[in-house]
Amino acid sequence: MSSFEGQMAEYPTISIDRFDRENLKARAYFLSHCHKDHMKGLRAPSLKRRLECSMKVFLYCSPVTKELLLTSSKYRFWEKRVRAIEIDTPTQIALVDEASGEKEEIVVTLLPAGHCPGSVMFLFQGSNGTVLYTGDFRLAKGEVSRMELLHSGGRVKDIQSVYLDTTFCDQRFYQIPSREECLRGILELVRSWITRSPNHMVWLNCKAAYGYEYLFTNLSEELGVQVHVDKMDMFRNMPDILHHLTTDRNTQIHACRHPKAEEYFQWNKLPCGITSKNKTVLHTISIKPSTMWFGERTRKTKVIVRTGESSYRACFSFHSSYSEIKDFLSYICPVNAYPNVIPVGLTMDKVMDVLEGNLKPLCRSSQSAEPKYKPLGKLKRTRTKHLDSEEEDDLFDDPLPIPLRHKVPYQLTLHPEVFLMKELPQDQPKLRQNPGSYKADNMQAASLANFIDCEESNSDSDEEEPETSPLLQGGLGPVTLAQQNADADTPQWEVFFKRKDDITVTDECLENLPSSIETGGSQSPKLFSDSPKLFSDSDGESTHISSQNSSQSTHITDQGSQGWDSQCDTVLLSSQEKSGVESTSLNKDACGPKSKENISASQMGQNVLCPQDTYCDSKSRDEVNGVSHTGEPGTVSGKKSPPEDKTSLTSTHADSQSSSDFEIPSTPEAELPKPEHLKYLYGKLATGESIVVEKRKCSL
DNA sequence: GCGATCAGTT
DNA sequence: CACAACTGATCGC
Repeated sequence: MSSFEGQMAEYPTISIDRFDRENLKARAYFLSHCHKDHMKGLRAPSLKRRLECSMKVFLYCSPVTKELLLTSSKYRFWEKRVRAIEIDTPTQIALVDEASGEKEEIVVTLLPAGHCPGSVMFLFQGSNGTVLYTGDFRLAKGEVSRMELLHSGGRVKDIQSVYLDTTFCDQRFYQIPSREECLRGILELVRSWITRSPNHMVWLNCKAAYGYEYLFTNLSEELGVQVHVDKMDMFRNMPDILHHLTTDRNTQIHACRHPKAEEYFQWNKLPCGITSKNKTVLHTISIKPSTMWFGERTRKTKVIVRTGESSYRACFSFHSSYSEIKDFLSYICPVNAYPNVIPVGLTMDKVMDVLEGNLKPLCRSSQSAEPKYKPLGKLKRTRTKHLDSEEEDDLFDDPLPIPLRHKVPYQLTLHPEVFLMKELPQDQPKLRQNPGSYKADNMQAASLANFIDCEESNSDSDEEEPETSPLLQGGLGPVTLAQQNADADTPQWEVFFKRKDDITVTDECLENLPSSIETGGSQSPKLFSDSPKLFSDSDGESTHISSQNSSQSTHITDQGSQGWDSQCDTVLLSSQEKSGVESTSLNKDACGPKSKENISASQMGQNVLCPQDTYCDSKSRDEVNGVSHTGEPGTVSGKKSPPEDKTSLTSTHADSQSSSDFEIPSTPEAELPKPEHLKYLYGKLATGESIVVEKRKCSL
């Protein structure tokens, strides 16, 4: 749950994801996605009144978010005041104080966040430096490195502060199975059940929130069965989603809801009310998406857990795991990092401690503040590949920041930036190291991990975070910047084509901004540069919105099957740990209350599936990753690139940057489990019948 | 009556 | 386990 107050230190005149209290005075509003905890005050009378008086105040969000927002009648009054900004399209916005006429320019870029349809991160560039507000996000390892607009001149942009989704910023949540693994697990469970007969139904017990759509679309696509939902009008202009949903109850997969749904389920009734089909009773299982996490060194990747005779929990997460957050932050390498979320049970201080103790060593402020640290060279921020979970153990358990390998180089030259408001020129290309050197470490760490009994070792008790250096804390204090209007007027802006207050700008434009990091100019040749694009008009005619833009449309089939990972111990399903392999009869009563839930562990056979079927999510989410790296940084195309990476920066690192949670090189020719075998196993799982436990160790 | 807040539930 | 939302009770405008 977001606890972000709405304002960033660097740009206090804008408000993001909060619309109450101080935010009522904002000059512009930003909404990262359509979840209620990010919309506080958005429909309050006080803000509505403000809107009526301040005609220049607008709400900026992604096209999908705009669509979802305006579908709700409660927010319809925003209609004329919402401006959708295309993903990956730097856009200039004038922040005008209507009382004084004071004006400040800021450039915002929306980056896909992978949290729910339409979810974005906001990258702001202006006179107070570049800051990134992540909103809520789930990005696999390495995905951040493929976001072209976070880069300039081949290197990651110089980011002053990151306002970070810290939902799982805790050792306990070190690892969460990848989206693809989870999808695959759910898919096979659903498949095994609904193929038994037309009367076998699946109820996906999802919350009333955006974010499950990619699950629905993937199931529908793979199984050819639409998902029953209560409402789908919000997707009317998103055919990629719409086509996989239905309001016709006559389907085998249901994601409909009802306040008494759990009770219904006990009585073999789906939330939409149906209990039988053609006078034949239905056989229904429920699958409840839930976040499952694993410790740092845990090799297990269970994605489905049986919780009752007919009930399952399936791993599903909207948020990045701790290791994914680390990967993200270490790549961004900001001067400051602030938490947007204070997880329940933790305090702001505790989260800051975690950030400082574990993440800040990756950031420049702490590195530069760490006198003992001796950089090995004067390389600029370099990024090659992402460290493996296991491999990172030593890195993050060390009390002192001892950057290794690629994490070493950046600070010397960047050190001064800590004290500067404005970004420095970044005129050296980001250097990339040979990813080959990591392999050995990976293997070593991985095999080592096999000998360390540290399952769930990250539960709070066993890992006290390193003490935080006071120096580090200094770098973290809220940077309260004096109102700077000195640079507010930058005539350079005027040379660009402009409509109203907002225009789409190119990085080239940014480079002409005195306060921009590009001031020094990119040394990369510009292959092309779109003419500044007109701001897409907010009123009106809704065109089809591709779910590719929805910032969350992972599709299993997009991955092909190249990613079968050799990760061991993919435990598809298990209940309580023991329970042995016992036979469980699953003959369900035709009617009457059934103890569908919470049967004892011994009643449930522990069904373990351990093929080499951990799905490797390399190349996931191509709408995110599709950003072409051929477009020269420094140039903004503002266009979606084809899914395939073309040449250049990433091509040589394609493997190393694939987002496998384990960074184990995928083996394309690895043997896939045979469909019959899988079907047999899942069938057994679904019915609770006993199966022979087959634990296979996979060779790396 | 509406909205904000909190506690409890799913 | 958490998340995000919903429900119901309470309080204030």
